[in-house]
Amino acid sequence: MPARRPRERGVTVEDVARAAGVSRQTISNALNAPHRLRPETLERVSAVIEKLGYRPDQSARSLRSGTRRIIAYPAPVDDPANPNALMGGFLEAVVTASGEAGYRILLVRPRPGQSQEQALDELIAARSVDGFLLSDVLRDDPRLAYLSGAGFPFAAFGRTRPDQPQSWVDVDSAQAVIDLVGLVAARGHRRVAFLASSSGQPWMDDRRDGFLAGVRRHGLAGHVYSVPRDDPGEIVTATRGLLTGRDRPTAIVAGGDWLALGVYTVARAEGLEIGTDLAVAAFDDLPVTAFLQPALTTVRLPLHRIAKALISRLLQIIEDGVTPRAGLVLPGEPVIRPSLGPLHAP
Amino acid sequence: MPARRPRERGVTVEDVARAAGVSRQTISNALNAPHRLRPETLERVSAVIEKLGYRPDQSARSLRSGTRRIIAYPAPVDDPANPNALMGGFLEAVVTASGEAGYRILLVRPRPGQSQEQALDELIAARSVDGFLLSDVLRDDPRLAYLSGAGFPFAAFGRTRPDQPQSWVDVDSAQAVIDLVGLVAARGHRRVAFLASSSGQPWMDDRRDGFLAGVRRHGLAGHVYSVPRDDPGEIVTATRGLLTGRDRPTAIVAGGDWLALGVYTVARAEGLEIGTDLAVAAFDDLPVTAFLQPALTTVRLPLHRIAKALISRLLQIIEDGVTPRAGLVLPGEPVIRPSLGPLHAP
DNA sequence: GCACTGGATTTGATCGTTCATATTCGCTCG
DNA sequence: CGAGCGAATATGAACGATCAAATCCAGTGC
Repeated sequence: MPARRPRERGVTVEDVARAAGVSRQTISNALNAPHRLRPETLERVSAVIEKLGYRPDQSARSLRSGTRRIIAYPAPVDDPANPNALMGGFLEAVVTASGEAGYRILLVRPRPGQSQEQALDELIAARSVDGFLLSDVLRDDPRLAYLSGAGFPFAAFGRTRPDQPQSWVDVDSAQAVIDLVGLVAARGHRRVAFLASSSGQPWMDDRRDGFLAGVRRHGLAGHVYSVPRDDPGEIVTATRGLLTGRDRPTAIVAGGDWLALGVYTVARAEGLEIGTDLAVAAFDDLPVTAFLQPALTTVRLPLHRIAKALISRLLQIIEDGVTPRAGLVLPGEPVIRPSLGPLHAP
Repeated sequence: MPARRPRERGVTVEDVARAAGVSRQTISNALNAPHRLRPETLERVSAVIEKLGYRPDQSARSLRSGTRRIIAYPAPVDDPANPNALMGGFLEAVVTASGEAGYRILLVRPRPGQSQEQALDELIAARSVDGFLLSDVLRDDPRLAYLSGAGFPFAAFGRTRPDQPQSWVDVDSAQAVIDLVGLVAARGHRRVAFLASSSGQPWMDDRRDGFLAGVRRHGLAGHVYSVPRDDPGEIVTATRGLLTGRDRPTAIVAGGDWLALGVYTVARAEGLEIGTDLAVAAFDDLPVTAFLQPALTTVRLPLHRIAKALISRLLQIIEDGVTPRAGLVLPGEPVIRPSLGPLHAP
């Protein structure tokens, strides 16, 4: 075996203390509790720290203080046939929000043959992270059960059960879809369909429930169609059935932009003009929909606010030991674009 | 300020050693150098470790051994108007590959007002990570210069300069595009255009150079069109200019699927039938193209092989101190779909 | 002049592991 | 039978910081 690269040792507190003519602890305080130093001392010490380029060793700091300044984010699986729509944008927002708070994001994923709980347990047992950020939270998510049981800090994008810590943030999907149905109703549509994926994701259920509430409220004829799987082929097939059957709906609310892509594809093939023959609305505001003609009415998720709220709640648990007493529901923002057609058309 | 949550201390080597009737070091060896133990001792010790649920504290281990088992990945910025196409798939592959090697991925991003080099320096100085994985590497990328200068381990998706460590992996973009041009030529096209983004990304330059080499080799009339920015509006505008001008090309090779989305949009609006009036080929094989009709001919990147090779090279540097003597070039895989039209058409 | 105060600074111990170096043990061999 | 040896295990000393508690010190009140 080749020789291991010699570890490079850097500047330590001791070095700085000696150079500044003060003690170790004063250096430590200069960085962690500057108010404890007399202004002149602080300035002198800071100058030496700067000059020597001293930066505390994170491992040593962690060992002693018990805090890692790292948050684990279990990466959702990303099936190419059904890519996690929000992965990019949400991760982006999370990295930014945690970075501002001085924490970093550790991406984790169960190893082959390892359960999700085991993966979490490994990090907790090795004291590698201070807390977890979860997304794509399912009803009865085993990760929530595990973390709740272990009493380990976490925050979840998606609701937890009433008996679990209410450190979650979620979008009011139902209300947003009710709004969409209202927009559709205002344009005179009576036969409306909801296109859902049937994978049992709670957010999809919320959106579907919002649809049903919306059609009830507006006295519309509404039906729900489910796609067995979320890959493009299945979506197109299911949509074709929906658009070529009898009593074709004049408006479709899709449970996600990804599903709406299928609607556009089929509508084109069937010679239906979106915005005229068929109104379409969806959910998520994916970047790719910017290429759709006519532009798609959809619901934008406040990803940055969500990420910020999640991080803030998580850090409150980690740093202050305070668990939120209730979840936080943020509104989705409907973005009205031409795919709905003009007001008062048929 | 609320009381800080008391740190939960777990099982330590000492506890295990006492329970097993051996010394600390033997426990350590059982985990890090099992061959040093007599089989029967190993078994006995392992049983105790298992029973007490002992797991070494990562911070303590890092402090002493100098190794963190963490790789930093500077997250590319993800502009919603021009989302990083590969982010999802590549990150996925990287997390998997590093996980298999027992390393985790730390996502990092410069804080506001912080340069990229400073962000790297912060991690190095605090000894938070063992190495860096870079993607979206530019020519004269300042991160490469910095890491090379610091002599810190890294691996890059994208070529480095000759005077820098050759720990890079890249795709043979040029050759793949040459192949695409060959496919186009075989279908009888003579007037061919390359649609590029002009943001100076080296991979785009490689693809453009491949195009130019291809048209030269096949004796075609080839022109390069650049889109000033990669957002959908600009792409559509530029493409419209290309498709409605005089001497409209009969085939377009796009520098990326994202650009090809614009071609589909404009072709539709202009009544051009792809595969008949216009042949289209692109690059990246993004999931979303599965919705395009007719399906898009493109080039698939071997993301898993790339990630695996990058991690393997990086770990060789970190663990064995061996820097690769040459970069690794992997082929892109052309995926032929109907957007090219039939052989010997126009 | 002296005890007292409260902030600033120092001191000693400790976090949990692995490194480097001893020590022990069981055998073989002269 | 004891020296010699290699493998297995044990011991002391870091690693580099922060915690907890002690000490110092200038200023105040009596």
